[in-house]
Amino acid sequence: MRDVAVRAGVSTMTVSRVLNEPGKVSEEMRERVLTAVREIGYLPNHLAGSLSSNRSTTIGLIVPSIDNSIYTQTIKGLSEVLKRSGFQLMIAESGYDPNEEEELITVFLSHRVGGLVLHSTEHTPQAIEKIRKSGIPVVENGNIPKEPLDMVVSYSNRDASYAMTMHLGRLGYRKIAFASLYSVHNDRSQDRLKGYLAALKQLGLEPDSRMVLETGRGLAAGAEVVARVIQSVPEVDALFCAGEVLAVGALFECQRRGWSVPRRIALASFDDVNLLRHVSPSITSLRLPRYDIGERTARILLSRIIDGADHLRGSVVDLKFEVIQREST
Amino acid sequence: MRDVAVRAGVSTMTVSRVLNEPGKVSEEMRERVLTAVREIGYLPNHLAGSLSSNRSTTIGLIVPSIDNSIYTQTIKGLSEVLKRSGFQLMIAESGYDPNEEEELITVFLSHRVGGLVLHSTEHTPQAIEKIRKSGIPVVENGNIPKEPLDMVVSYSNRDASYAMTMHLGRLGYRKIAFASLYSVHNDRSQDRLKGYLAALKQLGLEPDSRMVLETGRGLAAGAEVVARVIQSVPEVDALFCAGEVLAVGALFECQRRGWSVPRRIALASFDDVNLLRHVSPSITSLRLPRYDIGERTARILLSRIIDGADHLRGSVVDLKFEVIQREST
DNA sequence: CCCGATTTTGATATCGGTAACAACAGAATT
DNA sequence: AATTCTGTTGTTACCGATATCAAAATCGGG
Repeated sequence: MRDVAVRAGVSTMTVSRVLNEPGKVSEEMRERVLTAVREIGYLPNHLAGSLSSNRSTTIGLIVPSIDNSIYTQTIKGLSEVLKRSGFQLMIAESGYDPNEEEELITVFLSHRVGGLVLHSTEHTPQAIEKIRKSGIPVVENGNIPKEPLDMVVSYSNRDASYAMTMHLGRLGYRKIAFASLYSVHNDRSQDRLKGYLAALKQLGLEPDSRMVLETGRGLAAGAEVVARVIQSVPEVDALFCAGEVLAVGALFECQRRGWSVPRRIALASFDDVNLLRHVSPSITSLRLPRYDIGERTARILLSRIIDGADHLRGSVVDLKFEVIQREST
Repeated sequence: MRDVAVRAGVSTMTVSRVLNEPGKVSEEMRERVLTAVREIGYLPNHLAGSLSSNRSTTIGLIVPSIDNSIYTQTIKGLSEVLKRSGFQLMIAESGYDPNEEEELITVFLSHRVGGLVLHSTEHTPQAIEKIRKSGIPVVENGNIPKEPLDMVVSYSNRDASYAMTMHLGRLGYRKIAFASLYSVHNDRSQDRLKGYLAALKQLGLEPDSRMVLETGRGLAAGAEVVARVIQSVPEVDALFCAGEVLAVGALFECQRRGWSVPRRIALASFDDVNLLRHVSPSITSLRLPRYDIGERTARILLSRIIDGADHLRGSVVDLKFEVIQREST
């Protein structure tokens, strides 16, 4: 920058102004500086800028695993909005482990990110403490927690699960099984289960522990769930999978066994990925606002950071979801 | 840091040493400093550190689109290795556009990233110029270009495509169609086409432009490709889709039409995602080392950055792929 | 017990910018 | 014409760390 200043015959301050607040500089200076910048091929050092101004244009994002199509939509929403304002995304994976998450939060804080986006809503006490102390704005994304850290942009896993279960009930299914990922350390799974149970109650159906299944990730897990539930409750007439991979795995298993879906058993899924629309039968599912979550998250963070919109502190945005009825129910 | 130094009754230099080169500090000082750090809850300012040491622990990654399962595997490989060395990943999407890529490269350079990972192997002249000038190590990932920017960790799209086409030929298929994404501005697609054509020649088969199709992204595009090729060349007996989404879309379309795969038409795919193993019939595909690419890329970058391994400059790592024979051929 | 070698610690400049305020010029006000 | 205001540019200090080299402490050998 010094070089540019010398070449343009001005002070570094003027150069800095041309680059950041062009309005405050006279036409002539602006031109001189800009040509000097071009001639030298000068690239501002963003580190120095952030350090000196105590402002950062990077946002830290922690997802359980990048390797999951549902996060990528949110990431896309985030990154598209952030990019427009010249913000950058730092992404890390916690591997579904709160301790790992804490570690990453520490790293991000020491990088002095301007804001933090967390998919998980379960954090270690130390992580919470550090975030509080840092004072930077945070958005939680994966669920609507009872005690938000700061801001929340999400849909309600409980409500969504409730809605789908009610949908199945209204269609006349009476033996509705529910499959989810392991719910320990995963309040998303827990809330989905709660929604399911609440709906059963509303429908006047008896909950049956044999029809509440937990399993791991992957298509094979979906297949396994089908096998398990049929084994213990042969009269089951619907299976609600709280995860699109499970649902597809379940469908494939049904096809393998030659069962008609939905005649022998109906299938419903969480999270409306493209695939569900194209398998046959197409699978009834919940359209969740994955992309919108990213977009809104970015917007609300930027408001806080750029405009200092302190009234947004602690705000909770509950985005809508939708039940998509298809051939599988 | 000043606070920590005062509290421990030492200079800031000693604090810095305790944190970065503990070996060079006496036992006593180390303890005093560490307790002070703990008591104050001090978090080093990484920006300041990078600025002053002129070393950076962030790596910039540019992918065409995050929203694509094949990149996420590579990202996972990258991030896992980098994390172990305390490096961070900055990720951005170029949207398959070289100009956008150039823009992002500029941003990353001004963030003074320690290294750059580019999926695309096509860049604007200005982008190349800027990277050269910056002197930071770069790895290209998506293909093995004729003129690498610096280092390359990839598999050969041409070779992989050749191998699969030969495989189909050896199985006895004679009317092998080839479908890929639009190849303008996409040398991966171009190379895949070259491999296909080279294999046809080797097999003594006539290339037929009606059996070389280009299309967009998505399952629907796969379906459309099937319709198109059958229409113009009814006697086609195999379809090689250079993309797993296309292949799955094609399979679904065949199922919808009630065609037996592989009897009516055989299907083969690029990129062995999990789904291909679980559909029925399972789809023959190419297992590409997506995760390994990320891992190796990270390793080679770290060698350059940390160990200053200059002999690695310009090295090209050609990772192996594998043809996975399944039911669809 | 002293001296040079080695290790440990500290003082200072610096990395590349921006904040805050001072200085100055020309325009507007009276 | 003197005074105040407004807008533009420059000066200086500082952001929070590390590099560099000097100073002090420790050590071993003669």
